[in-house]
Amino acid sequence: MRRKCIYYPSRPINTLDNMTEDIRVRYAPSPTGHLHIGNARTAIFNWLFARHYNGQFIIRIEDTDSARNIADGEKSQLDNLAWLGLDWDESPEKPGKYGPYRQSERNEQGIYQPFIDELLAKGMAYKSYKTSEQLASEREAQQAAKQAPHYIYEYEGMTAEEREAKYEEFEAQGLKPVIRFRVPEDRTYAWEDIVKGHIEISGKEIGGDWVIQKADGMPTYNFAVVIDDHLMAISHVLRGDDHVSNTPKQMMIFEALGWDIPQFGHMALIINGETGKKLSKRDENVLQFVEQYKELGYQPQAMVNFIGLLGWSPKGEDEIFSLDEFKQMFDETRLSKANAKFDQKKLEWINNQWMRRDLDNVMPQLIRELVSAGLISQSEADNKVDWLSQVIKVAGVEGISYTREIVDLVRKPFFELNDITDEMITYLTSEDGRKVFEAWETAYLAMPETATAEDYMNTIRHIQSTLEIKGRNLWNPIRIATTHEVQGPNLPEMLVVLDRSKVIATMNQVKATYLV
RNA sequence: GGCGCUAUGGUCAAGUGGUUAAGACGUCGGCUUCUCAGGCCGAAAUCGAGGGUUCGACUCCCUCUAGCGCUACCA
Repeated sequence: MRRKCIYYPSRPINTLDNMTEDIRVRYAPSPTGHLHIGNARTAIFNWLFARHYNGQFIIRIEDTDSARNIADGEKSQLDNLAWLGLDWDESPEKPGKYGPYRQSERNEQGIYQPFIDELLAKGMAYKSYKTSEQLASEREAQQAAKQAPHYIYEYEGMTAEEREAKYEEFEAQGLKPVIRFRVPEDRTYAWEDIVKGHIEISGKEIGGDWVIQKADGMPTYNFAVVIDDHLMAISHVLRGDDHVSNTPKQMMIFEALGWDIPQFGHMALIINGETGKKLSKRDENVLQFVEQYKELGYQPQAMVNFIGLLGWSPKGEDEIFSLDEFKQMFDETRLSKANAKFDQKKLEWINNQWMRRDLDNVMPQLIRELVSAGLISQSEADNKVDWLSQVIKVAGVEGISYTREIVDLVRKPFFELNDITDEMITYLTSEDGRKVFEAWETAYLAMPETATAEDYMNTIRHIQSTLEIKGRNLWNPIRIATTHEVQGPNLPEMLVVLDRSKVIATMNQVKATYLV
C-alpha cells in the first residue's frame, strides 16, 4: 500500500515539521558523461523531496569504475544541475562532515576496507579466485541447461581452515581474488516502496554470491552505495525503477553490518517513444542530454517543468510550474508507477510557454542567436537592442519552440531579401498589381517615418476601397514590393520595424525591374 | 528462461464502487473577411482481454495477454 507518511526513523514526517531535519537524500551520478535527461529527473525529484520536507540534498560521485569515467563528466553534471536551478548542501566542492564525496577518494582513504574485512571475519564474505573464463563457461552451461544464471559457491562444505588453504593455493598460482558476499538464500527481502508499495524478492533470486570488492580493490556499486548511504546518514533513496533488483542486495549488506535500512522509492522510467525502451544514451534519435537542449535555447525552467510532469502529476489542472512551485506542491504519493514516454512536442510547448512568460529575460538570448548565426555583428547588435527586440517580436517569437528557431524567422526580410519568383511577378504585373503598386507607392512616400501599424493598415484599407481590390490581389503586390515575400508576419507591423530607406530602395528596385 | 514491476485516447495523465471518464500536448475542423504565427471555438476513449464479487465496476478479486526492468569484477 502506498502511503503519504514516510517513516524515519519511526514517525510520520508530515505531521511534525521539526522532525524533518532527519531527511537526507542524495543524487549519486557516475561521471561517465553529460547530464542525461533520466539522471536530471532523478536529481530533480530527490531535490524536490529534500526541499519539500526541509531536508538535505547531497551529491556524491560514484566513480568506482575508473575505465568509464570521463574527464569533465563530473563538472558537466554539476554545471547542468545548477543551470536547472538545483542547489545542494554537500558535494565534492562543498564538503560537509560526511566527506569525501567521491567514491574513488573514499576508497583511497580506506573507508570501505574495514567493512570488507568485517564481513570476511564474520564469514559473511569470502575470497573468490575464479577467472572470467571460468565464470563465463559456468554461465553458458547454465543457460544451455535452461537454468537461470547463478553463481556456484566453490567452497561448499569446507571448513574455514580448508578455505584458507585454498586461498593460499590460488595465491600461489598468482591469481587475484575478488570478494563475494555469501547470499542468504533462505531469506526474503521485502520493503514498502515509496512509489510502488510492497515489494518482495526472495534471496534465491539474487543470482548467488555477488562481488562486493573487485580485483583492483575497488568496492562494487551495490556495496559502496550501502556503506556511503549509511555513513552519510541518507534517510531516503529515490531512484529509477531499474534499481529494484539491486535493492535486496543492498538490504543484505545493511543487515549484515547491523545498520538501519533507508526508505526506498523506485520511480518509473522515462522511455523512448519510438522504441518503447528505457531512454538510453545510445538512442541517437532523441536528444538525450540537458546540454543539448540548453544549446538549442531551451529555458531551464521549461526543462524542470517538463521533467517534473513526467511521472508525476499535480492536483489541479495547471501545467506550468516553477521549481519553487513544484517544491511547495511536491507529494511523493503522486509519483506515477507506470513508465512515461518522452514527448518532445510537449517539451517544445512548455518551453514556448516559458519564453513567452519570461520574454524580457529571454530577449538577450534571442539576440545572441542572431549574432551567432552571423545575421548581425555583436557591436551592431549592442547598438540596436530595441530595434532587434521589435523585429523579434514582429517576426513571431510567440510561435517558436526554442530560441535557435528565431534565426530563420527573422532572416527574411529583415536581414536578407528573397528572390522574386514567377508567382510574385504575376501578382505584380497583373492589371490589379500595377494599380495597387502605384497607389501604394504614392501613399507610402507621403507617410511620415513615425507612421504606426494602424496608419499603415488604414492606408491599405483606403487603397482597398478606392481601387475596389481586396484579398491577395491587394496585399501581395504590396508585400512583394516591400519585402519580396507573399507571406509572413502582419505587414503593417513589419513596415513599422523595417528601415524606411531600405523599403524605398526595395520598392524602386522592384519597379525598375518589373514595372516599367 | 527466471524474478520483479506496470497497464485510462497517438502522448503525459486525473480518477480510490454510482461522473456526460477532468485537464494538457499533438492531430483534425471552424472563426479571426492577405498569408504565416498567435488567439478563440469545436471534434475524437466500448478505461489491455476474459471471468467473477456487487443493485451497480475504470475503480475490488482471479486468470490471461502485452510492455518494460533486472539477471556483470557497469553504475
